[in-house]
Amino acid sequence: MKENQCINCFYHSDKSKNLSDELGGPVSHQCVQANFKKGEIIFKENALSSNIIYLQKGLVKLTKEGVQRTQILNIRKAPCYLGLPTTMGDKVNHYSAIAMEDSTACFVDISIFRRLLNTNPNFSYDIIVELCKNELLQFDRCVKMVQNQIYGRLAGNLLFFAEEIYNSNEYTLPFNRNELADLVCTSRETISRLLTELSEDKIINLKGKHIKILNPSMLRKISEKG
DNA sequence: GCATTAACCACAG
DNA sequence: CTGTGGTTAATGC
Repeated sequence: MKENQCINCFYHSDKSKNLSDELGGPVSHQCVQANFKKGEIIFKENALSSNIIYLQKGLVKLTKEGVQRTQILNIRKAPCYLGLPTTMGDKVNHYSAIAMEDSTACFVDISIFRRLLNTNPNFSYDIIVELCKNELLQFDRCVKMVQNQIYGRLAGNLLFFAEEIYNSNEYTLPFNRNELADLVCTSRETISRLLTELSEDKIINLKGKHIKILNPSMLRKISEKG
C-alpha cells in the first residue's frame, strides 16, 4: 500500500496540478493505493460504499446479480474511474467490480472527492463529461442487447474487445464461455456454438480463449444487422 | 405446417 | 471448463 503519491495521479493524468494545494494541506492518509490480483473483488454489490476509485492499471468487469443470472454490465480498462455512479448515487453499491487482470487502484474518500468537485470546476467538468459518455455508451449497448440477435451481439462484443480494450484484432480473453454469456446476455452453450460457427465461416480464428479477427468488416456487418 | 432461433438438459472429453 | 446433440417453446413466414 502506498499513500500520498497516488492522489495526484487520481486527480487527473492530463491536467497536472498539485492536489495538496487544492486540499489545503498534505494529502497523506486521504488516498490509498491497492493492488488486486486477477479475480479479486474491488468492491461488491450491496456493500456500503464511501470511496471513489481510480483504476490506474488493469482491466475490470462490472457485474450485477440478476434474478436469473449474473449480468456483466460493462468492461472497463485503466485509466478510468470506478464507482462514481454507485458511490455518488446511493449509499450502497448497485454493482460489483472484479479485476480481470492484475490491477492497481486508488481509493479516495468521497468527502475528499466532493471537496475536489467544489474547488475545481475543470475537474468537475471532466467528470461530468466522462459520466455522460458512459451513459451514452450504456444506452447504445442497451438497445443493442434488446433488439439484436445473439449473433450480432456477440459480434459487437468481439469488436468491442478489439477496438476499445486491446486495440488489436488479436487478443486473449480473460473470460470463460460462461462469463462471455453473462456479457452477451445468453447461455454458455449458445456462445460455444456461435464462436465455432464464426470460426468455421473464417470470420475469426479461435484457439480456446485466444481470438483473432480475420474479417473485421464481416463482423461489423453481423454486429450491425443483428 | 415448416423453419428459425435459442434455451435447457445431459453427457463426454 | 467446453463442445455437442437432443428436446422444446416461441415466433415468423
